[in-house]
Amino acid sequence: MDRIRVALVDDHHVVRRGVRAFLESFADISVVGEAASAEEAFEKLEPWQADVVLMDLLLPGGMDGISATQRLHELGEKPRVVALTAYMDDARVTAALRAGAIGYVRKDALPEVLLEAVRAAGRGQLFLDSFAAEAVLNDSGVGNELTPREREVLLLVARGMSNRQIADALTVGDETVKSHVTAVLGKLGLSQRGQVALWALKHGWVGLDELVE
Amino acid sequence: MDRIRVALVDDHHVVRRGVRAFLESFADISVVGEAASAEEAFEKLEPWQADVVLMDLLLPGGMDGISATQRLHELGEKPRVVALTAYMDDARVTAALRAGAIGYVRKDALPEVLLEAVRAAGRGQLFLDSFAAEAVLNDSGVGNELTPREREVLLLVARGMSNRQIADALTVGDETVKSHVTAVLGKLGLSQRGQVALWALKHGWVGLDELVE
DNA sequence: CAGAAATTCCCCTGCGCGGGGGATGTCCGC
DNA sequence: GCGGACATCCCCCGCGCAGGGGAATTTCTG
Repeated sequence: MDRIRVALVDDHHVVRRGVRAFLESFADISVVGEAASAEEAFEKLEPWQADVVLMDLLLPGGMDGISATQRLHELGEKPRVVALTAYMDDARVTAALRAGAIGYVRKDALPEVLLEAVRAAGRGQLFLDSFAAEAVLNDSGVGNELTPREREVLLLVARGMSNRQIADALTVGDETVKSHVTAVLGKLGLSQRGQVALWALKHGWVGLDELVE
Repeated sequence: MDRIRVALVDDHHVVRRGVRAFLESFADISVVGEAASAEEAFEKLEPWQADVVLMDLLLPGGMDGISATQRLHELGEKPRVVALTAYMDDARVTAALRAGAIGYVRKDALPEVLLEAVRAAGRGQLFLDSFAAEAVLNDSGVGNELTPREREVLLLVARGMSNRQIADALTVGDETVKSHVTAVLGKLGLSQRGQVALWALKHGWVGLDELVE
């Protein structure tokens, strides 16, 4: 049987080299390439001919790991995506799976779990580590009950804009914005707009870089 | 010459295993232990007899990497600490160095840079990657012009507490808290208390876990 | 078509908070 | 001792915003 061709997408060079060293110590796995960003991954996709892409969801640059997973999934059967991420939050797990990831492993999982996930992905089988599996159960689709307009408002609120500023940005009345904000706070179970930024951060709606400066 | 005894402290098991695999491929380095938290590291400190501790600054649990570095440094000459962290922000670099770290490497640096940092630390020499060196220059000591009391207030504001709640927590009047908050906002160049949480997060004063839930 | 959902706008109330003053007492260092 | 930093508390003003109503419009869906 041919070896599983794995490509690594992670912005941390040290982590890539480390994971490569780990995975290549197994005879049935071959690491065929690395990329530090989603954009770089798509450039190198052709020569890789990878069976499995090990994708960090927290990526710098324009495209995050979820979007990249989505696009890879739309390309067809291969490569299959295994999400590898530091932080575990229920929403991100389900988001990754919705985007077409076939596996999900935390960076603090046992390395053997990662190995198993890669092998499962090579066989086309779903694999979630225990935390991810639990997350799927826990996740009540947080944020998904928001309407499109409410999501827009959410992002602007998270950026620290006032109702008036949001109203101008969306060219609607500030009373309208107030309605949306109230709806968002209610659906998210928050009581102050200041918490919205942290909520958005924790649930992967925005990155820290987008919020500060 | 004896091999450099290195211990790894990082909450991501996959990363630990990977870095271990990478470092152990060099004959002059021996990885003598691993820990997933600062607390675990101090428990295992004795048997390790490590020359160098490779420390992730972003650690779960009660003690973060900065505090752990500080305590290790107070123990004496060894082990020396090399900080290894994902995010680069000027304040965190200088905080780590003030705490006694002898090296600083980003996870997205070339693995060879990490190798060089470990070897330099083994010789007792300072080593910063290019980004860290730049950070030292850039850092104007952000947040250091705050008084102790203002720092206390800062942390509570970041946690989303109201002036009244903070006043109760510190057993002072709410007018007093208002004065401190105003001072903090002024010194930090912010205009809304909601931005304080993000500022604190970005500059390493608190972790995301401490802020949400 | 009928109903639901989404979006828009409006009224009112009360509190939190940012910005502007200032005052008092303590402690430390020059 | 005298200045300066720090911490504490006080007053005023005005805006922003959460929470409570309601209502009109369009758009989607059954």
